[in-house]
Amino acid sequence: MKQKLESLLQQAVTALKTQGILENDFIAQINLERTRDVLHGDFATNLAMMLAKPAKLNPRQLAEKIVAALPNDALISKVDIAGPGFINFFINPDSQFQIVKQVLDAGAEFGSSKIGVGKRVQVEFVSANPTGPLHVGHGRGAAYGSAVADLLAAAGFEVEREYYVNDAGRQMDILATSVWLRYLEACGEVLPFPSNGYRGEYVRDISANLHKKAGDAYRRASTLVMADLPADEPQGGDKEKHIDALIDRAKTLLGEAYKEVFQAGLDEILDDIKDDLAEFGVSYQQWFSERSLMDDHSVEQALRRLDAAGYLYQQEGATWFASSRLGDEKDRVVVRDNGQTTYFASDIAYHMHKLDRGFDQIVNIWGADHHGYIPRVKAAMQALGADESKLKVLLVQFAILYRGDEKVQMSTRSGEFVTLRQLRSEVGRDACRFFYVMRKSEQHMDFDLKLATSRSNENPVYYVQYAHARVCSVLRQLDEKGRQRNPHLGMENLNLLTEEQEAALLTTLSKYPETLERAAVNYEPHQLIHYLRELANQFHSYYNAHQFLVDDEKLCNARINLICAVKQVLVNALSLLKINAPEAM
RNA sequence: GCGCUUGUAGCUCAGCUGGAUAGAGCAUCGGCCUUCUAAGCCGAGGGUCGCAGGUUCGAGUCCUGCCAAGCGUGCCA
Repeated sequence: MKQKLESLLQQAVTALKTQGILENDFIAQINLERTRDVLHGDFATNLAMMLAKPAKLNPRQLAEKIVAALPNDALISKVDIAGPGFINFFINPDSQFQIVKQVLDAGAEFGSSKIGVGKRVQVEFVSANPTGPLHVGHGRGAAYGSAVADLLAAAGFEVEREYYVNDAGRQMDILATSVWLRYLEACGEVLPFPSNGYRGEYVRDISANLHKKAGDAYRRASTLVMADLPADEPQGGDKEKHIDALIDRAKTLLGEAYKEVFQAGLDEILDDIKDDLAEFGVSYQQWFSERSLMDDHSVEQALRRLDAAGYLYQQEGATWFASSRLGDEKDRVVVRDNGQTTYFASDIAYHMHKLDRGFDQIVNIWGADHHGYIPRVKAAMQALGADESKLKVLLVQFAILYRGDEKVQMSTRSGEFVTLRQLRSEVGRDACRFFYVMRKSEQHMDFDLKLATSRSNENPVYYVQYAHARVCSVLRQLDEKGRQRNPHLGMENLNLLTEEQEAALLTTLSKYPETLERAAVNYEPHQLIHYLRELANQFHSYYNAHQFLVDDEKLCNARINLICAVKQVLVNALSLLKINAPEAM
């Protein structure tokens, strides 16, 4: 409908050009909007005001010429010129009714578009370190990321969802060492636990499983483990030096077996994360291992490419990437003075790998605390000779948890956190997903557990689901009264839908495709939530104002068709967000 | 200090890429169940859009400068 109007306007502009009012080579951008006030019709354009200057006419005069040049079309019942030069379009009611048929004919497909057809997009999200279970902060990234991916898919893009697994590096060594130490405790050894180790209960669980499976195979005497270690922080030492020494000790004492302990920890946590996400309705095509970039020498290769391009230099025993030449605020180390590559070096290789896979667009969804990281990654892409605009980084602010007025502290290290799993079991998946994407991603978000866990009517997800359940209930009532639906009769009598609430619903239904499209291209799933609330609101108003199951068969079926269309759109939008549409509540 | 993000009703947030009289939900107040689910509906009150300039037909939206909050500013990941 909107596209049709835009093309009519384009024709009018062309006509003005042939009349000599506009320069022939002038390119007019048509800006057509939904009106906020019904008095202004259904659509409005500011075209006359935009073109007033180049046409050297005042906006209202020009508007008249545009209207005169506008081809006739059955779609439009009236065109007005208003205010400083707005052109308002009133849509013919007969064409408004057609939306009901369009929705019911298209079914689950209604709303999806083809704007992304032929374009491959990769969406990488969550990618939390596998050093512990996902917490509520990751939950927001998961809900947001999967919604963005699903929106893009609905817009016709070929979408690949990916999780980058940080299975290399010091944090993982700390985890492996923590697992081993708890394992030693399970064996009966007595030894202190490092202040910088992972103290969460889940580490004990992993160790217990390891002990059950492997017996005392990895047991070493605590005296050997603790011999000549630098002091831990509570004892006046340095906790970093202490933990590093412990890691070295684990590697020395275990030898090749260290890898088995390491792998046991990684596997168990990663399995838990995969499981957790699957239950949350989040799926991936690809779990990409950081370690694989080292094993297949991608990191070395990436560094060689940077070197060949003249972006690497040596200083103080380390190798630096001259990212400041490409917009970063300072240069970055890629190989440490101890010969180990940094996390950033892996990330350069990872993005090189993404580029090589030929995506048209690469979307990274990061926690907002990583924002300082964007310039250096973009710098790396440029240094690799790639178009950095292919990369879109979307930042998600962490959700700040409250229990009533009290802020809940979270730290994976200390083990004090609320996991995504806990949150889901308390709030339920539907409310979880709804809450997480309700807000714009870069908004700070207060997540009050007390409120979210209270199963009260304050919860907006119930409001939307209730609308769906009510439609289902009406259909059940129809059946119980021994009456039959006659969709065909309803379709022929859509013009009986003349109530104020019916007109509002027709308009809102017709807005769904453009809402979906806008939400997709802007990466803003919250727009879909707002749409759902509006649609549910209008349906509830309608429900209260009018009876659907009236004696008049024609009117009754027309109304049933309308609410079935509402039901369909509710289902389409909710299922996109992986939220249930219950038949009864 | 510098950088990024945010600042809209008592609270939590929208505001369709610069449009017409700034909107929802909670909360407060007043109404609506012998008729399809009251987890609902209808109505009322509540605003210097952080502050000050600027750009133009027109600014919550764009530019500049302040103010405030969060985050970042590792040879951690």
